[in-house]
Amino acid sequence: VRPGGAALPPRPCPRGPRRTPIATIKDVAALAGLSIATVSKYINGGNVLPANRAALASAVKRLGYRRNDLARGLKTNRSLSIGVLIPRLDGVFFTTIVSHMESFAQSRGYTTIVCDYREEPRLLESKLEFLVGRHVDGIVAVPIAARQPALAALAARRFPLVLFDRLLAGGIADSVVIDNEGGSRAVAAHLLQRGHRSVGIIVGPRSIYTAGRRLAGYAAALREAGLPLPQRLVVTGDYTVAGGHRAMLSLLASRPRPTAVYATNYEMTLGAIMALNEKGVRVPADLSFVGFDSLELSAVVKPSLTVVTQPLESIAVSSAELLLRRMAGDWEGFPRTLRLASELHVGQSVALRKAKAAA
Amino acid sequence: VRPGGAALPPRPCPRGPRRTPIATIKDVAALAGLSIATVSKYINGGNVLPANRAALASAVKRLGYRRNDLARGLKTNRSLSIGVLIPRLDGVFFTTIVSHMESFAQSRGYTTIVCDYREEPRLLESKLEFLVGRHVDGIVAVPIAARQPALAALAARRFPLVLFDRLLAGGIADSVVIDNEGGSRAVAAHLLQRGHRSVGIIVGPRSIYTAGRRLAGYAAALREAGLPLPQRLVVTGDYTVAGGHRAMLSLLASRPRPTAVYATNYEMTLGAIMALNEKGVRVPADLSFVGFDSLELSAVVKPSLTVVTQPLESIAVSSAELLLRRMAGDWEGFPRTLRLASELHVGQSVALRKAKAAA
DNA sequence: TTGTAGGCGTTATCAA
DNA sequence: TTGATAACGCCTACAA
Repeated sequence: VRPGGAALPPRPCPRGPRRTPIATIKDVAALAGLSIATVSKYINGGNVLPANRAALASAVKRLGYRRNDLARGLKTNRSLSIGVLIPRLDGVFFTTIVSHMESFAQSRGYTTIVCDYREEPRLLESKLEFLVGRHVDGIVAVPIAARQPALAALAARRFPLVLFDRLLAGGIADSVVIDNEGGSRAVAAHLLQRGHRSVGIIVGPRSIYTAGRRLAGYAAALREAGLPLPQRLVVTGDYTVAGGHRAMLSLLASRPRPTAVYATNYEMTLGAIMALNEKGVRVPADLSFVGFDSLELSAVVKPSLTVVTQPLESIAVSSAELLLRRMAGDWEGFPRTLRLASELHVGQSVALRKAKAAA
Repeated sequence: VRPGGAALPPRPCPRGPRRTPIATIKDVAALAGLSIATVSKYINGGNVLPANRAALASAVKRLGYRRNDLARGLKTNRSLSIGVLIPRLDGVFFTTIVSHMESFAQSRGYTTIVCDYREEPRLLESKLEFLVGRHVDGIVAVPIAARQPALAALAARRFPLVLFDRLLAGGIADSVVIDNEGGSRAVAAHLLQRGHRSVGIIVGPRSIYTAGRRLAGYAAALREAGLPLPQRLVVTGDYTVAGGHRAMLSLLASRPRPTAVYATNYEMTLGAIMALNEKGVRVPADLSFVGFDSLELSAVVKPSLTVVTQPLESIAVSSAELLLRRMAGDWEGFPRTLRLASELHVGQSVALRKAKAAA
C-alpha cells in the first residue's frame, strides 16, 4: 500500500552507478585555496580581489564547474521553473505558443514543464497537482471551462498564475486573450462590404471560450447591420480538421448555398479547404472563404487566403512576461486581462459581389 | 562584469514575497508528534505502526503536504528530469513525438525540459550546456549532423543519452530511428508494381540524415529493378510546406511529366497537395501521389492518400524507455541502435497503369 | 518500529 | 574582502 496523499508520482528508477562526478563549490574552493563562501560570491558576481578572481576562474574552468540549480533552488526557495498547462499537445496553435514561451523562459533562465490535459477536466486537476508538487515558481495555464476551482484557488492564494486563450468567469486571474469578437467583426464587415449576405460560419464547441466569442462577435456584427443569422448557416466543426471538413461539406450541400464561408480556427480551416478542393469548388469564383490562423497556408494556397491571425508570439511572450512579473512580487493591477488584437489579412479568397436583395 | 565560466544563465528575477508557505516534513512531524525520520519513512512507503500511520495521514492531509522533489533530488543526486533536445518546435513531427515523450516521462515520475535549437549547430551546443547545467538525469536528442563532438563526448562519458530520428556517424550512441530506406523501398515497389516507370521524388535537404536515407532507399530499389533515376525527377523541397509546393510545381512542369510523385515528409506532402489542388490536377487520374506521415490528412482527403507513416508514439516511447534503462544503470548492449519499421498505408492515390515502355 | 545526526550543494549572516 | 557557520528539505545509516 502506498500512502501519502492522493497521487504521489510513482517511484522512479533506482539510480545507477555514478559517472564522472560533477565538481562542486567545495572542489573549486579547495583548488583555489579559498573558502566556499568566497567562491559563492564569485559565482554570483560579488566582489573578490583580482588575484583571487583569476585563481577562481581557472579553477572553475579546470574543474568544469557548473552551478547546481537544484541546491540553489532549495536554498532560495525557487525551482527556476514554470509550469505550462494546456489542453492539447497536438494542434499547431498551442504548440507554437508553448514553443515561444519555452524559448522566452529559457532566455530568462527559466525552464518550463509542459503538461497537457487532453481537454479532460480531471487530468487538468491532476497535472496541476503535479506542477505544484514540483514546486514550479509560476504557472501558465489554459482553463477548460469558465469555472475552475483549482485554478481559482491558486489565483486567490496569489500564486503566480497567468491564463491565456481562454478566460475564467469573473476575471479572477491574470489573463491574456485575443480580441475574438473583434476578429469576427472584422470578418463580418469585410464580407458585408464585399456584398455577401449569406455567409456560413464554421464554429468550435460551445463549451470553449474562444468559440463562443468568435461566434458572438460575428453574430453581433450581423445584427447591427440588420441582417439575420439563420441557424442552418452556423455549423459546428469541433475545432478539428475532420470537423471542418464535414462542416464545409454540409454548408456546400445547404440550399440556398451561402456565398461565403468563415472557418474559425486553424484545423477547421484546413479541413474546409480540403473539402473545397475535393468538390472542385473554385475560390473565390464559386465560393468566398475566410480562414483562421493559417497564415502559412495562406502563402502557399492560390488564391491567397483571407485570414484572421492571432499574434502567437505576443500571446506567449505577454503571458510569460506577466508571469515573471508576478513571480518577482509585482502584483500591480491584479487581476489583469490583456486583450491582444487579432488581425485580418485580406487575401484574394473573397469575391466582390454586386449587392442584391438578401436571401 | 559577470564572471563564472562560459555562459551562466542570466540572473532570474528577484524573488517576491513568500505566499502561503508550503508544509514540510518537519511540519508534518510536529503535527503528528513523531520524528521527521518516521514521516520520511511513511512518505516513502516504509513500515509505521497503524496508529501512527493514521495520525500521519491526517496530518499530511491537513497540511496539504507535498514532497519537495528538489530537496529529494539534492539528496539522491537526481533531478527527476530529462532533457529533450530537438531541431525545431514548429513542425508537427517533432512536437508530436515530444508530446508522447512528455506524457510517458510524466507517468514514470519524470519531468521533461524541452529545448529546440532551430537547426543551428551553435544553439545545439548551448542548449546542451543548459540541460547539463540543470543536472538533468538523461537526455534525448536529435543530432543535426553526423559528427557532433558535444553529443559524442556525452555518450563517451556514459551519460544517459538517446538519439532519435537521426544518427551519429559510427553508431557511438544509443539511437532510435525508423527504417527510412525500407519505407522508400516499399513505395518504389508499390509504384513499380502499379506500372509507374517515371516517378518524381521530393526530397529533403542533403545534410539531414533522414533525407539521405529516404532517397537512398528509393534509388536503390529503382536500381535493383534496372530502372534509371534521372536527376530531373529528384527535386529538393527542404522539408517545408513552401518547398513541397514549389517542388511539385516544378515536377508538374517537367516534360515528360512523371506519372507519379513521392513526397518524403509531412510538410512537403502538404505543400505538394496544395499545388495539385491549385493546378486542378486530379489524383490519381492525372497523377498518382504518395505522401509521408500524413495519416490524418489521408483520412480527410479524397481520394484517400497512400502514405508512408512513422510510428511516432513508438519512437517516443522506445527512446524514453531506453533512456530510463540507461539512467537506471543498465548499459546492456551499448551502444544500441533500434530501427523501427515504417508502414506503407495503401490508399487510393496511386493509379494502376498498363505497363508500357519506360520513358 | 522509532529517533538522532550527518550530509547533499548552495546561499546568507556575521564576525574577523 | 573573506571565512566559519547555520540553514534549506529531505534521506539514511545507525543507534535506541
